[in-house]
Amino acid sequence: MGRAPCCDKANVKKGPWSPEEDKKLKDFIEKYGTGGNWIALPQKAGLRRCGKSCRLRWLNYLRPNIKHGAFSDEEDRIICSLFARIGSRWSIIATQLPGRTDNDIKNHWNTKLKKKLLGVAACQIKLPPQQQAREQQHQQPAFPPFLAGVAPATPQLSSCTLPQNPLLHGLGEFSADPDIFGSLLHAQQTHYHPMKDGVVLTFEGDQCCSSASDGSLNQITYGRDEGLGFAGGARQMGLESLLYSSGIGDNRWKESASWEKQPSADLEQLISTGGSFFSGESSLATWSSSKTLGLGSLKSLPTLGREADRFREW
DNA sequence: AATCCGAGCAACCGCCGTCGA
DNA sequence: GTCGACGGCGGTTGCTCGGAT
Repeated sequence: MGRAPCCDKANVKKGPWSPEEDKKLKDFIEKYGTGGNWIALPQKAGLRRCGKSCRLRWLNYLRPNIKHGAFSDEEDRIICSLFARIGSRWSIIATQLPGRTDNDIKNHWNTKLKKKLLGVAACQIKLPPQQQAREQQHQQPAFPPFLAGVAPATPQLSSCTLPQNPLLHGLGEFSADPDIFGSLLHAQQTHYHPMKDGVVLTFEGDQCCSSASDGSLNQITYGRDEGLGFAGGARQMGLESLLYSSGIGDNRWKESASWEKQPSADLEQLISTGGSFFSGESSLATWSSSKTLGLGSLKSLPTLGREADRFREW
């Protein structure tokens, strides 16, 4: 079964467009329009291309008034702001940036903005006294040993920006409860409040259980009493929703002392100044979109399942 | 000079929603 | 109500190029 292909795969050309093909497509559309039928267009235009390919080429490159080149700060700000609100709805974001295509914005996000915002890997853990002593004694990085295989060899602790971040400021009170991983996660229902309840641990590394090709940022959020939360799912939830679902998107987090120190800040400002409280990783997104994740779910994810066991041991 | 590696970007893939027969 | 065709979209891939080694 399966759907019939939209074109004869054997007879269509793939890969980069030549200037001649561009000219044919441009001339045809300018003369006749698309006719509302992209599938039939390549044949009419004398192109050995799939209709979808023609559509993409036109929309992303040949169409008039397309803006190429570097994104301005203002454009960056808009993208970040909208991403925080609606997630990876690139086509909608593109409507707010005249001349920019969804593909352009998506690429820009994936190659620049995501790293700019999320690359601020942060890790602030206040270990129990015994553990602190152990860490000092062995001159090891201050996070659970099980993360040694997950965190990069040189974790970017030096670039920690938590103190400047109203949302993240004050995090770091971490009670090393070995049962955390065993607790059930109610990702969408938790009242977890990182300001009061736990720690946000963020790290970079290519061994994290991430399906992203760049293996960029992964984030784990611990709740001291209420289980383990995986902060993610920017696409499904958007940052604002994510914060809500985590219990920090409501006004409670604004009531915290650290927030009051910066009363003028708002969510958009947080984003534009480098908030790093979300992740667009698709794998994490999938998990966090589940209503409930228990240890069983974690174990089904190879890497974290293993880490969960190690965390228990630790 | 050759090779490696990562960033950037164009293009492809496959899923989903809509619409008309 | 069902099914197929199509457009739209987001995720991903793979090529190119420039800088580092």
